Amino acid sequence: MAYRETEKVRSRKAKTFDSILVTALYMVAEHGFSTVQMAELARRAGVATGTLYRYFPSKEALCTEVFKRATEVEVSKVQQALEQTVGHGAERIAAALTVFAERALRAPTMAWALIAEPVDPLVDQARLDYRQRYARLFELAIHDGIRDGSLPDQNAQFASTALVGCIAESLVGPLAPARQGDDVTTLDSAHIIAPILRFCLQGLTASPYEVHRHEH
Amino acid sequence: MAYRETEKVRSRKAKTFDSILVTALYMVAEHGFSTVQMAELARRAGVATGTLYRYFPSKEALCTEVFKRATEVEVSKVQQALEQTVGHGAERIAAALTVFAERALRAPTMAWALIAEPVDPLVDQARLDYRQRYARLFELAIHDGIRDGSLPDQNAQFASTALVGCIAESLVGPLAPARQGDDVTTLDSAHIIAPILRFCLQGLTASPYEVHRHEH
Amino acid sequence: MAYRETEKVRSRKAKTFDSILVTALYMVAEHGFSTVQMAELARRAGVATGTLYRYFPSKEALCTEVFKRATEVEVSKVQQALEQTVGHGAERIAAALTVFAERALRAPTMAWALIAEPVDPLVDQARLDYRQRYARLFELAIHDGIRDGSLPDQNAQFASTALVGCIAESLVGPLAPARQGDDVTTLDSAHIIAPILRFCLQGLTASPYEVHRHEH
Amino acid sequence: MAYRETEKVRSRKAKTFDSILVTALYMVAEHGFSTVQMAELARRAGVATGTLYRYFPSKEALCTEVFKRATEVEVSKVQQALEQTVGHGAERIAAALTVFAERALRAPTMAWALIAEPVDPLVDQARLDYRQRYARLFELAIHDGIRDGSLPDQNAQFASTALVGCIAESLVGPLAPARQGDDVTTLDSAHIIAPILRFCLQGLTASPYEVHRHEH
DNA sequence: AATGAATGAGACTTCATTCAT
DNA sequence: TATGAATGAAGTCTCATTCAT
Repeated sequence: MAYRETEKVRSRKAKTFDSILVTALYMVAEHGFSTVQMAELARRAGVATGTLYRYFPSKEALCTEVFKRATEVEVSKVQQALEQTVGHGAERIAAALTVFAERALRAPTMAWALIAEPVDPLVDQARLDYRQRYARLFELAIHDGIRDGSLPDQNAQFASTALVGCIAESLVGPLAPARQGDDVTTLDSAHIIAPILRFCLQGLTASPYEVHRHEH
Repeated sequence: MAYRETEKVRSRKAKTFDSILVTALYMVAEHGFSTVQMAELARRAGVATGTLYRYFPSKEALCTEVFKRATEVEVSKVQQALEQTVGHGAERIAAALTVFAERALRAPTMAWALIAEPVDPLVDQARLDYRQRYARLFELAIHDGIRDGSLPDQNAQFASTALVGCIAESLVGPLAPARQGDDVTTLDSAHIIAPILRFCLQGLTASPYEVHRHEH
Repeated sequence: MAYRETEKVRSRKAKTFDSILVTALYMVAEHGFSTVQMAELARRAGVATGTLYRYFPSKEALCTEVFKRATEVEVSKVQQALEQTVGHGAERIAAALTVFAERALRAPTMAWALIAEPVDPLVDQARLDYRQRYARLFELAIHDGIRDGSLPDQNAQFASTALVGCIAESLVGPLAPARQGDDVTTLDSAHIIAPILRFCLQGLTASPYEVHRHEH
Repeated sequence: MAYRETEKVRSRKAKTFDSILVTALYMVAEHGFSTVQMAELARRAGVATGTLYRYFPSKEALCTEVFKRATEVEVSKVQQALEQTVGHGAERIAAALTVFAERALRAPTMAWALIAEPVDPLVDQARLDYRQRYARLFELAIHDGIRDGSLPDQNAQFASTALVGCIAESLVGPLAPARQGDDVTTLDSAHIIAPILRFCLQGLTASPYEVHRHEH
């Protein structure tokens, strides 16, 4: 007699929640966050607009959740690459960076949305949080590298942050696109990943004294 | 005297026209077409919103003009690569494809805007037109290749269209990814350009009878 | 040739601005802030909804302006009463309090809107600001009263703040309406203004030592 | 047994009914009818939103019931004043009017909600009905006054209606102030109740020939 | 009978476009 | 011709009401 949230209801709610999130994920993958419209999302997810607001307090919150889901996958791929690659620290870091870059270049719209698209403050905050997540993963690997001798002793926390900034901004950096005065059109480049890798690993391994050596 | 006055006016108008177009170009390069707002564009170009409509009948038309200007540069770069590369037809085509891809990957926001961003129908039509422009350039080069023996005899018109579709969609295809049903997250890849090149050139050179050979 | 904001345009804009503000003022006077709807306001003011947003950044800002205009009138009435009443300080303060209360009771909806209606944060901030305005006016009058001997020596700043709180909350206080547990319906009272005046003036004149005297 | 069960159920239902109504009453007393929201009301009453609709067909009907409960109390207070005041008819009417006005001024939010707040048509209809209730009470007292000589002979039905209109509109009239064209801000007044009383009693006692006397 | 998830009309706000100056 | 104030369709979000459980 009294109402009980049956298993059926719970399951339906979970399904609706996922349906909204997955549909939104596809929309972001198609065109980025800016083209996600609540009415259209509701239509595609097969619910009313009001329903969206039963599951998420705002569009911003919904997009933040989409961002987290998508980024969580990327983080875990990087983590996998770090853990499962056979080799010493430097090699494992190289593999992880490569995985990150390749996945980004393979799905550039999604990557652009996750890394560079202008977004609401809440989503931007999530970006910062995930940068830290990446940094911690790299930090551990750098410590391993120092222990196994593949990397010189260094401040791993600083280095890991630098790595994250380097890989993200290298993919995004060229995105950071054309301020007034630049030549928008004259852009030439070699391959993307190789130089990034080279720069990152050189940054990790070229310890100060090595730099000095080169001054001779 | 009347003529001189007209000259002055004409020059001033050309200047305003260019100012609007260049300012819009920067805005597209920054965030894509979707973030171009007429009021903001007018402000940055130093004119009134009404003035924009003296030079362009609509935002759509203005964006189309911006698209054409930007794409024209890319076309000419490809054309240069085709004309100035030393070597036979296949090599020149490879160089042109590389130039196209490298430039796109170097300025992904602009590339995404030109190739993949959802845009108004008029701009989309311009996209189709430019695909033909690219195709004609490649068509000539394929004919050269056939003549110099670097490419087997084939339908150059068809092949050139295929080339354009291949390079564009290879860069964009993963961009407009994630149709309902795909696995958005499981995307692994090797480098971007190399496999594209391999595929395109194999497509141009692997003539039917060669295919038959492999059947043995 | 070049556009100039003519006197005509400037005048029309001022008219539109005033029309919006005055129309909103009437709507507040009719039903309070909560029933002001932008579409209806635009209709009554004879403009498009978008026009409202050319003159005010938001409904909240518009309501704040309405609040300020209406309250400014009340402040000036109180100021007049303080300045123009013949008599010593205490009498002038009594006159000012009476003017304030009478005007409030004469237009209770407006008074309720200005003093007690739940409103947006920006309007609430304006309320605080105006309380200070009132307090400063009373502060000067209290100083006068001390000088002319009609009031005992006291901290005028504190006293003026107390006065404002007293008069506002006395009119509102009974408004502060019925928390769970109170008897909502059993409310009896004598006249409104007389007891408020008595309390306020007693507060200003009954200095500590007088209080002690009564203890004998 | 079946009967007993029904009794229990009936009692529980009555309790829920009352709980909803009392909770709503508090909400009206806090901020008026416009801020009553069904979801919030359900939460505070400890039931589900759907339950509200088992007891009331609509928000409008619920608010009407709240209105009736609250107004019923006021009517009975006026009735008490009429019945329990010692004195002749005119005095008893004066006492009743005073009670009504004092109670209203003591709880202005509630009074405003009951008398002047813009409400749904159904609630407005209830307002009209209660005006008649008040009028009948006054009508009886007027008859008494005529009998005991404290009031001149007159059409009691007409006079009672006038009384109700007078007291209500005197409190509210300035409330629903400010029609387009009025001076919203220039409102001065003496005490509220005294002049209302004077006007009402003068209306009841100043018979036509008395009016003629003043013409001398 | 009670529950609360779902609905969708309507509120506030933005921005491409028009037009009197 | 250039201007920018004015317009109103379309977007996000709220809340009274419905209905499967």
